[in-house]
Amino acid sequence: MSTSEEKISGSPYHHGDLRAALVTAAAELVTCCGPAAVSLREVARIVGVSHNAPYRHFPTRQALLAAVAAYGFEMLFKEMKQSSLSPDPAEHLQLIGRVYIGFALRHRGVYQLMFSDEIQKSEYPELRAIAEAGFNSLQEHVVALNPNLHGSGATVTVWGLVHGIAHLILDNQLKQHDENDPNHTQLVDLATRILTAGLINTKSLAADAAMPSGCPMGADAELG
Amino acid sequence: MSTSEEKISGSPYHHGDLRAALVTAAAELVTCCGPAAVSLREVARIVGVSHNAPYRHFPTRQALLAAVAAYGFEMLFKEMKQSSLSPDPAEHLQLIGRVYIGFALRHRGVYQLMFSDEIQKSEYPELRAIAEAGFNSLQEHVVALNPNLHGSGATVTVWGLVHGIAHLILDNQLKQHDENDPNHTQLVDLATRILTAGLINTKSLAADAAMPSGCPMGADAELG
DNA sequence: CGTTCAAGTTGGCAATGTCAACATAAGACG
DNA sequence: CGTCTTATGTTGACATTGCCAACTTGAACG
Repeated sequence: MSTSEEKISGSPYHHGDLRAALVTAAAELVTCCGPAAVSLREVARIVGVSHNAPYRHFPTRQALLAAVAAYGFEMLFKEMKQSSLSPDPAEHLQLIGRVYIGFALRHRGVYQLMFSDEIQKSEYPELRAIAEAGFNSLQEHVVALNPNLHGSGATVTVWGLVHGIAHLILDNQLKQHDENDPNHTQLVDLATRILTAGLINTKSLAADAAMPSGCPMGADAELG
Repeated sequence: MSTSEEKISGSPYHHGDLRAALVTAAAELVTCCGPAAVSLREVARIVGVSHNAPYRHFPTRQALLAAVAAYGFEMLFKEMKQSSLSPDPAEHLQLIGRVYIGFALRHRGVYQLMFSDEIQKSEYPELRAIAEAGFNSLQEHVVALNPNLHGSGATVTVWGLVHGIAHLILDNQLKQHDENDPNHTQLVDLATRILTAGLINTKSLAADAAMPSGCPMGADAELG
């Protein structure tokens, strides 16, 4: 009923679902102006509550951003799953790459936030869990392409590639491509072809075999 | 003579080489505490000048960070050049990958800054120029591996891969790897092997041929 | 009806980026 | 040698921010 966008009027207390409204407003702010533009006070202003209301739902600014990032991860992985149409593993990986880059381009700010150093992911287990699920899903497709690559190293390689390209694109680091290939589909197709060719032609490698299988993400690092 | 670290004493005006001192102090701060910890006032405090002195040398905080990033790019490319030892192109690319990741690990904060969204690279042409040189250097090695890949797409792929992996590592996104492979050399070796296998086995592709050769980076985007 | 307590409110603090106005010292010019 | 200019620092101020503390409200429950 309520727009969840602004407090219509009602009583000044008990907003209704302030938490969701904050996340939504923050997500829009991130989308339009980037992660740096998100301040708790501005978000509160947009939603129409006092500058300290958000603290009832998020202990810190970073926690709000983490919620937005989690929302972004969910969107991304949902899109990736919905693209699971092709029976050919190589083609499938290419599709996933396109979806990944497409998401990064369409949700530029949110994507930047998801991998921004403004969020210490180790402190937000929900983030870790979501990313873990995505990683495992990706690993299935890698193994489908080449059963020898059952270690996590190959999957990290795939993820690293699309992630790195997405980052370079969003950083405006690639200029001439923008002109000839605005959606970067040609670039992504080339990259995924190169990679799948490499994956197929790679026998079980010591380096990969030495890695534990399963998702390597997230657990608290306890480096000495 | 002066430590370039702090103002020894002398007259309260005319520091000597404040600009360099600011960059140095900022770089150390970035190295130890991350890009977010760098405030102009803190840097000024470290150097021993008033909170507004930096504005005589940098019009904005971002400009100071850009200078630190430029310093970082120079270091990185210098390391990459110094590692140009192997005559075998594939081995060479592997070396470059190791150097790249090694740099990211050793200069974590600076590396994060170099690709942080806190710096709008399009506004700092010096950054563009330095990155351009590095890209071109990398492209030479890619072409040496497979002359068919003379377009920029393959080079972007290589860069994207190492960059993406570096990013994932620095984000603490890879956990179990940290234990078995603290320097991530095994991971990098596997990734570069997969990639070089793909590069070698990739004939001239329409997608790559369609790309203009030369560096695609940096020029101001004038998207409609 | 009275209590409790989550959910919002006002007020305040220290820190930051940046603007404006002022001060100084080092070198140019008479 | 004396003055003037100006690059370089300085002090002061303002709006904004994250976050803490103390107060208020109103809905749910006995």
